[in-house]
Amino acid sequence: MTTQPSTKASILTDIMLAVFRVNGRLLEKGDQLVAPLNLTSARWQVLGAVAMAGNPLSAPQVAEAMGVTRQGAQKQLNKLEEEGFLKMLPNPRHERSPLFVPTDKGNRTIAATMSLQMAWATGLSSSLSLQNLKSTLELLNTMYELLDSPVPTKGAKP
Amino acid sequence: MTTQPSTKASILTDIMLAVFRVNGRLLEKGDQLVAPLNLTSARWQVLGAVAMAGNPLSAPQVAEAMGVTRQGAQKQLNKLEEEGFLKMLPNPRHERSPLFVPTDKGNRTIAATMSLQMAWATGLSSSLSLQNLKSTLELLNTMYELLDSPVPTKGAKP
DNA sequence: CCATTAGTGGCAACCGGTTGTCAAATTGAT
DNA sequence: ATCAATTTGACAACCGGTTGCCACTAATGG
Repeated sequence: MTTQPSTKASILTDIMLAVFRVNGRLLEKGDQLVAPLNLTSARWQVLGAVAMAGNPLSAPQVAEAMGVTRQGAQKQLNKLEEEGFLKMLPNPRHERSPLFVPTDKGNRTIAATMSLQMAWATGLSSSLSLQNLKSTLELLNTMYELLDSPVPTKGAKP
Repeated sequence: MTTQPSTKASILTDIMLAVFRVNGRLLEKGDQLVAPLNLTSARWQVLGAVAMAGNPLSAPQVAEAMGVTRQGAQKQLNKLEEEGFLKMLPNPRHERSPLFVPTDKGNRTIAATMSLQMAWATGLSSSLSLQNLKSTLELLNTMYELLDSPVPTKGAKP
């Protein structure tokens, strides 16, 4: 360390790099965690979103809930359906756009992922302080909002 | 809110989800930031790694420095060379594995990215507290280490 | 000196995500 | 009722990353 000023901007820059690295590790570990259930991180997240809702969701609704594009969600939903984790229900509001809901297998798998995730997070968090965790979550959420809204110099918009 | 217990594990789980979201936004905003320089986030990172080193690097060295696979780095290096940001020097130690170093254009572009990045980070960090930034960076780094090493219940190996 | 091993780049395939285009379904306005 | 705009799913192409395979270089050791 060369007696860096450690300005807020430079710390934030380091945080950005840390987010990239941690993100990569989380996906990697997540893949390993749910591999025994024949899931990947991506499918796990989609399955979780459907389970979380509690009621049948269409593909665009899943995309919306996950902050991902319609087609991105669609791909995983189709695969989860093929693999028997989800089933399609006819959508009374749109003939071509079925609603997705977990199968029995899907529900069992969801329960298993929650158990795995809980054990994992508990183990990891044991080395971390509650105060530190809280302030980190707060800052990340603030960062997300800052990155979300400020479409900077948005000139004239009829 | 349903009077959640807010255990350390549950906060950590929320942090994981926040990392996914923030990661996505950072890449998106980063792409926008350097688009005027004809760069993407990915190329920016590689170019930065080469610049950071200060001396010519081979593709495997860049991959190593970035924590990415050899072929992943290679793809971007080849493109950066095609686009005139990097040039290849003959590698005395390996005839087929040239060393990459920024061109003049590359160096100018690197300077421009650093200026853009600084301005961006300064603006963002103005809404954030130094204490909060510090503890977040610390926790993310700790998380990274925890995720890096602990190959958990590694039973019998040999 | 030769043989085996390790390092390296090219190529191709895949995963997960995005964008764009198209046709069909739905909705809304007239 | 009709016609235009919107929503939706399929399909295809791309980006960025990974893995696997192959061929060629380099290093090592008999």
